[in-house]
Amino acid sequence: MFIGEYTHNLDDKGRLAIPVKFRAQLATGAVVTKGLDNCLSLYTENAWADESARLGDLPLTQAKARAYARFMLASAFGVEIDKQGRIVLPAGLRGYAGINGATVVTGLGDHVEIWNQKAWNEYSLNVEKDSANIAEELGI
Amino acid sequence: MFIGEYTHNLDDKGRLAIPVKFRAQLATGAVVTKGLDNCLSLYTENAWADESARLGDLPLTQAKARAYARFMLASAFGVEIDKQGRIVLPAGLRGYAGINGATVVTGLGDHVEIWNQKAWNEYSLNVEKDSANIAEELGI
DNA sequence: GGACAAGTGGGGAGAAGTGGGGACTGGAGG
DNA sequence: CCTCCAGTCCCCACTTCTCCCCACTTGTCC
Repeated sequence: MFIGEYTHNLDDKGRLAIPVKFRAQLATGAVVTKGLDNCLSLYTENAWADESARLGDLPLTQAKARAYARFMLASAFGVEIDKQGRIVLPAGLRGYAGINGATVVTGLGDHVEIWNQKAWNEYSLNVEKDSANIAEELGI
Repeated sequence: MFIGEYTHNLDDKGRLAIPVKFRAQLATGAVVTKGLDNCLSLYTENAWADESARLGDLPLTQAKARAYARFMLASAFGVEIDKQGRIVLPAGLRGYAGINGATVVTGLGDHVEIWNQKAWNEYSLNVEKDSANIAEELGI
């Protein structure tokens, strides 16, 4: 269970420190991939196995299924936590999410999201202002 | 499981470096053939056996099945990885996919795809813009 | 205030990417 | 039958990048 919000610096070598509370769950291996709203998603080995199994069942003879599988699989990278508790973010994914310098790492239950700090601040401000309405619309 | 996206140069001799993470799985032999959307597909020995079995099951009395089987089978070439981790792409396949210079190698679960970098960028940009819609349509 | 854990930065060894030289093979031409 | 040429394959060398390790700084807890 991943919860909480942490800010860390991405250093010049593209390395990002993982919050201590997340490390144990990611120690056996993790997969980082593109997420929605221009962030990155970080999955545990198990969560990724579920995700990729669903992708494996898609009929690749259909153009849309092909497109989606390519989007998800091509942007996925296996990463490992080094002795300092960091992972290396591939350059392509850094570009996609506009990540450099201040970076926000948030827990989202079964996976972790990685955001450019500025983008996260804007996004969460909007959600904050609107959270009551959103909750009502969702009926929860 | 092939995942990730890598950019390598095709050199003047038609050789293409295979990403390190893919090599072990392809070391025992690989088959490269034409793929859909003007890319090339690279299969492991096992994945190719499955793929060609599926093609073999097609009803060859139907013109479209015949055409598809010919398309896939006639363009297939066995390739081997040299000591530097590269394969040689046959000239005909290079022409089909318009591959020269910057080349993108992507993992797609059970096989690998090889794209002209420009074509890949255009394709993935379109998919990215549309990924939320596609995901919804696919119902996943 | 001190000790320890966590975050951050950088140097160096080794691996990976890339390009090119040279040997071998097969075929065409003299 | 020999020679020359083109294509392919193998090996070597250089450059770049990645990974691992060490060290310093910052913050927290006792």
